[in-house]
Amino acid sequence: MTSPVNTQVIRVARLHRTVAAQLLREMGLHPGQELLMMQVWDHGPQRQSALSEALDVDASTLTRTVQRLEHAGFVRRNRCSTDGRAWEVESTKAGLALRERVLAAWDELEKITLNGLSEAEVAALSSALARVEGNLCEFARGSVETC
Amino acid sequence: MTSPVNTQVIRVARLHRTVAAQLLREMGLHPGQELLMMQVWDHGPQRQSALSEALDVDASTLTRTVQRLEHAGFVRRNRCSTDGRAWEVESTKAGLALRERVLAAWDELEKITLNGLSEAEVAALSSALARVEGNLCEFARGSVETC
DNA sequence: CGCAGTTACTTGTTCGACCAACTAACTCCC
DNA sequence: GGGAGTTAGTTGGTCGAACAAGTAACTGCG
Repeated sequence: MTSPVNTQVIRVARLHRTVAAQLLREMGLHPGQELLMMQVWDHGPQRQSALSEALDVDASTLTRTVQRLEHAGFVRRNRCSTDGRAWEVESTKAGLALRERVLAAWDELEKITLNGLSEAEVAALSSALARVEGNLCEFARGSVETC
Repeated sequence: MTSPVNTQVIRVARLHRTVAAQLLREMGLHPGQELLMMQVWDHGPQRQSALSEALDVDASTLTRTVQRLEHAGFVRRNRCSTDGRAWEVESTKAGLALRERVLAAWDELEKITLNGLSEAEVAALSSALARVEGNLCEFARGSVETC
C-alpha cells in the first residue's frame, strides 16, 4: 500500500466533516462556523484578526465566514473603538441560543469519532495527532516558531 | 479543553492539505487530483462510477475533478463501449509524465507528517485512524455494511 | 414490446479554504 | 507633520466537497 497514513488522514478528515455537517445542519450551521461561534462564546467579542489567529484560518476565509454568520443573524460586528480598521465580532442573542445545542453536537461528534477506543488509545491518538500537527505546521510555516 | 480530538482532526486535516497543496503546486495539481491520478495509474482506465467509489467522493465532485484534469490535459475520457451512459477515464501521456514526481511528493508528505514518530507509534496511529474512519463511516452511511 | 425503476453522469448552488491583489487605517521615524 | 512601511479587512478567483435536481441510458418485469 502506498503511504497509507496520507490516505487515512484525508479520508478521516472528510468523513469527520461530513458527520459534523449532519449534526450541525439542523441548527443552521456549516462546519467551520461552529468553531467561530465557540471561540466567540468562550472569549467574548473579538477582532477578526484574533479570530483568524485562534482558528488558524486565512483572514479572507474568516471574513466570509463572519459575513455569512452575520447574514444568518448569529453574529454582529462593531467597529473597534481604538482601531478604525478593525471590527469586533460578537454573538447575537440568536447566536447564543445555539450554544447548548452546538456543544452537545460537538460532544456527540467526539463520541462518534472515538467510539470503542480505550482511554489509553485516545490519549495515544491525541498525542500522536499533536505531534503530526506540529510537523505539518512547521513545514507549512517554514519555521517551528509559529507552531 | 472542549473535545480536543475534534479540533485536532480538523487542524491536522487542514494543515495536511495545505502541505499537500504546496508539494503538488509545482506540478500543476491540486490536492484531491493526485488521488484520482494515482487511482488511474494503478488500475488503468476506469469508469467515473468506479473512481467515485474508490476515492469515496460524491459523483458530482468526481465529475468536476475529471473535467479540470481533462482541461489540464492530464486525463482523457472515452465513451464506454458497453454502456452509453458511462465514461472511461484514462491518463494521457502528459498525465503519466507526472507519475514519478507525484509519488515522490506523496512519500515526502508522508515523511513530513510522521516525522519523529517511531514505527510503533506510526502503527498505533494508523490503526487508531482506521478505527476512527470506521466509526465515522458507519455514522455517515447509517450502516456498517458499506464501510 | 414497453413502461417503471434504476444507474451514470451533469449542472446549479452553497460553503470552506487558499492565494493574490487591493483599500483603508495605523505607526514609526526623520 | 508627513511619507514609508505595516496591519486589518475585503474582494476576486479557483478548487474540493457536498446536496439537490435534472437528463440520458440501461434493466427488468409484466
